[in-house]
Amino acid sequence: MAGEAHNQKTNPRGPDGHPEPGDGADLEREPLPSPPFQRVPERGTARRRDPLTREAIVAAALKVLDRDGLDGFSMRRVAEELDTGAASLYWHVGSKDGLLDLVFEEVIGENEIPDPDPERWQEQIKEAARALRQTIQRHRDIVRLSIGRIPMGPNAIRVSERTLAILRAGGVPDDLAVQSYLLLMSVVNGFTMDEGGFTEEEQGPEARPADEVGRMVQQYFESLPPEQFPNLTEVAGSFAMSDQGARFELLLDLFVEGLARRASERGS
Amino acid sequence: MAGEAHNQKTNPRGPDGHPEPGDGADLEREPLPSPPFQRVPERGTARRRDPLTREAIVAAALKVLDRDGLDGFSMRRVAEELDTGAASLYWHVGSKDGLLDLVFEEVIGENEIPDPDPERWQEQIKEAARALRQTIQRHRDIVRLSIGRIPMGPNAIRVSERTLAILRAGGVPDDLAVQSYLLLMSVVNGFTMDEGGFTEEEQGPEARPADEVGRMVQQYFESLPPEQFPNLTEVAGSFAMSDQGARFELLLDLFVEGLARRASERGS
DNA sequence: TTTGAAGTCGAACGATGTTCTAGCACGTAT
DNA sequence: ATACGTGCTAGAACATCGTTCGACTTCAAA
Repeated sequence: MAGEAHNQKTNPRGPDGHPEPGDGADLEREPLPSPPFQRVPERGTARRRDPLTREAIVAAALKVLDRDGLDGFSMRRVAEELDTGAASLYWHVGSKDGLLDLVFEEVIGENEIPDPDPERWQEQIKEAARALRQTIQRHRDIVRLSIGRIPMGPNAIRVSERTLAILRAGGVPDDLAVQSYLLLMSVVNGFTMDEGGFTEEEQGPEARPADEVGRMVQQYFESLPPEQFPNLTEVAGSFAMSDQGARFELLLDLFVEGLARRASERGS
Repeated sequence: MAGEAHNQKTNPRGPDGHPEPGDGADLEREPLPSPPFQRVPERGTARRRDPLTREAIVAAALKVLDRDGLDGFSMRRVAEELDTGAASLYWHVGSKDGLLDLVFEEVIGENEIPDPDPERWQEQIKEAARALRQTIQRHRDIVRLSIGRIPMGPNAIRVSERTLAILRAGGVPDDLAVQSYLLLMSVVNGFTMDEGGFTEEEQGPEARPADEVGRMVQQYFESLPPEQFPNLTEVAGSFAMSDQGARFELLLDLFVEGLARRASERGS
């Protein structure tokens, strides 16, 4: 049989930190022809790796998602990333959708929401929103994951807790705090949804400069018949130089400003 | 991969007006038994139907999407709806993504944006937003379609034109009008994204009463350890009775109110 | 040594998007 | 009338997908 005396295998229980799954994996298998008489399991069935934890699967899945996008995401690719077969994943994650749930939770956990400072609550809400936007943009197609899912994992409720802490510390009444928290999440999600992929210095394989898209939109709108689209043709220039970052700040200003007014009205 | 909106390859000729595609489709085929001697192509290869226009395909696709959702949407199901094979669709639409582009455009066309009345521009913007929300909610999973796509079809730019007309008639400066228009679309999209499916009297096959979900969320938050989640446990009650419609109106109020202030500041 | 649970994975099933290719119906030129 | 090209249909096939099944190995307890 495959005697290959492997090194000591880590304890299958206990989630040890697994910084780099499948990095130093030996690539050579056993090229020797199978013996003619006995059907020996030459490329055997089990136990030949470090034992494939759920965290390692999630990490690999996130890697595949960042690299290939949601359309290129498949269980077989995730398994390939871990040097195993797709069937092996199902013991740990149950389904592709379940795995994507875990990936989503993992990404949400990257958010850093500041500790509440009552004097600066308005700015802190904006900081939280900016952090959320950056997190979403850091990983490809994460917005598409967030649609059907109500985030309820430990990382998600930690974000909820800390965001609500800022709002309540600022004097926002409870029901208004909940409403505006939910609204903030939706609104940031919606904004980043319409931003095309990566915008900052991060660039995918196909560079898509944002201002070039804007220029194409401008040209298209200017080419429309003015008698049928008088407004579009006139404001076409404003479409070209519409800065995403500035628009996001405008959104935050509108949101926080109106929220602060309502909080102070109802507060005292 | 190829996700672009490349539809018609060799458009044969101008799109002839096809008022009602696929409405009164006759269902009967040819139930008579095949003659015994000659091998007649009874259900042969071609030419036996009303000739399968692109509009009919889009209508059938929308029907399938409403019924089965985006996950249940497949070219074979659309073809089945038209009593044909999946391969036949590709002559007209190019790809599944291209077909979904057309469906999205079709749905956008359902929006009714009012004619501009300068005295009521703020209320009219809200009306446009409400119409958009209703349109999105009327069709299942339409939000998920809107993600990668920049709507640029004739119906989409008609909506843009009419919305911009309202804003500019109200005295909003051009660049601010463009910014707030883009923002409005994102924000409404984002809001409806987080609403679970159908909310109004419209109910899918699986009734999902919204307040029951809220009650479950409340119970879950109340069960959390208070020393770790002091805010979540305290405001849990506010989660239960969070009305979607009221929250949407709050969003519109925040948006339009801040917009009007900026318009009047910069206006004169 | 025996037993049972935990975990792995090749093989296979059904469904998917898309392409290939053979074929039909019909208008036009010969 | 015959031939032909073109617009259009549709069966078959290919590669890939999510998921299941069952045989298998390993490990710890009995």
